[in-house]
Amino acid sequence: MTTDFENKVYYLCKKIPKGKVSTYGEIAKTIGNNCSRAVGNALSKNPYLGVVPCHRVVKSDGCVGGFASGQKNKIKLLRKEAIKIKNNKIKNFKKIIFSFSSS
DNA sequence: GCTTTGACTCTCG
DNA sequence: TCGAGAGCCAAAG
Repeated sequence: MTTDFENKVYYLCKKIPKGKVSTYGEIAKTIGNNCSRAVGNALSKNPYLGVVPCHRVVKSDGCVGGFASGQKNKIKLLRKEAIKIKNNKIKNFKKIIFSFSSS
């Protein structure tokens, strides 16, 4: 369906620079809604899989969260982005977090 | 058309 | 510090 809400989610995901990550909450807030569920729900069904770097989107706790292609694959991709992950948790999460509000 | 669930987040106990 | 509950939006049943 790609509603306006989802479109914004995908757009913001694509805005995430390499080597950085963002959280569902940040995206939700940037869009205007404080609903991180809809963000994850949109990404779970995102038609731009492979186009939108959804693997750079993680939970607010620093956990990788989930991924349509598999959590393991997501971690692998993040590690390739110079992002260190330990036990499904991002090590330097606070240092590589990307805020859309700063834009 | 209403109810349930989900790749989540925050607050209270 | 850990566990349970409430809240937001959107899609599926």
